[in-house]
Amino acid sequence: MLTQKAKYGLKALLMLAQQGGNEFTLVAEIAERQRAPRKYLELILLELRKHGLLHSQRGKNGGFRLARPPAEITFGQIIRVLDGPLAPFPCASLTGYRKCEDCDEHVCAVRKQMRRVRDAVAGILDSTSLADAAAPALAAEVLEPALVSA
Amino acid sequence: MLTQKAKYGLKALLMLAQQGGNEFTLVAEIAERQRAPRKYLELILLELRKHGLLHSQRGKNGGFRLARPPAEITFGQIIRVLDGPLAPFPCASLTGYRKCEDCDEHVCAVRKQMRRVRDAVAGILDSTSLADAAAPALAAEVLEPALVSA
DNA sequence: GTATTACCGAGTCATTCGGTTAGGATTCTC
DNA sequence: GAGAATCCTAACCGAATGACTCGGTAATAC
Repeated sequence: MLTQKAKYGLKALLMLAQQGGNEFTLVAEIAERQRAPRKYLELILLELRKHGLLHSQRGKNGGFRLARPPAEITFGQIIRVLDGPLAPFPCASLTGYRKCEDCDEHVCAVRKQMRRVRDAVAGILDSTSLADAAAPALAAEVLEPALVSA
Repeated sequence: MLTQKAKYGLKALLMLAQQGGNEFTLVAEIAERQRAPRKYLELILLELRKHGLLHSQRGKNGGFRLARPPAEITFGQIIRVLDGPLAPFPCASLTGYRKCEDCDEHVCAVRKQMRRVRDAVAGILDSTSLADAAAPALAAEVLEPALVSA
């Protein structure tokens, strides 16, 4: 299970990706449109900025925008910043590896299965960009305009 | 991320599966061999029993054993009992569904991606039984005895 | 009937989650 | 350069959760 924090973060970045353009958007506006607590969202965006996923500008006309094109920001990156490793257990993680005290790495069958899970999850999240997630509505409209408008 | 509880539980059940036979095994013995805190493990096994994955017997020569053959107990079942739903968010869960307050189900792109993750995770964990996880060492030995003993 | 075990309820202690409060620093506009 | 708008930083807080422990009760075998 991921945290509320990750959810707010994902939704915020996705919104920035969807609206396109390179202007700065206010925290207040993002918070309102995503129904997230303003101050809390601020913290989250700051954290994402610190990790290079967002750019920000202070003062009047300030705000946040994506630091890179939406196609180059993945769900995996965002979630790792906000919630930590994807793997079910630390001993099955690549980015946040920590060995278990209570079993032998090379034998532990539980770990083996959890590694499979990690690979599957990372396979999806690291190959899904904001652009990918934002696209389907548009893509569908191009392919099947009737269906979408119906 | 799963909890320590789930890890202890998985390892305990896997041990019971691996040692085969239908005798009862003491909590104390499982705890020692898995390096789990005895009293805590007791709690965990009780919970698994309450959900029909284990049988127990009190008094002398008592203990725990699997309630069903290892091939009929999956990682998914165990984890759901001990840690709850597999999905990253409740709104993406089948077994523990709860709608989000803060977005529209049918549009939310984050939810769509999380549903993919859930499906992938459930696909693995619900189709991996204790027998599957216990088997590979044996299977490998049958297929490539030289490799394993080497 | 006594030793052995699983069972049960409650309690503890540290950490994390989900925020809020209070203010400081920067930038724009006039 | 004054003032407003905005991000930024740090500290704090209550409630929940995680990871256990303690002390006792009930069933079973011998």
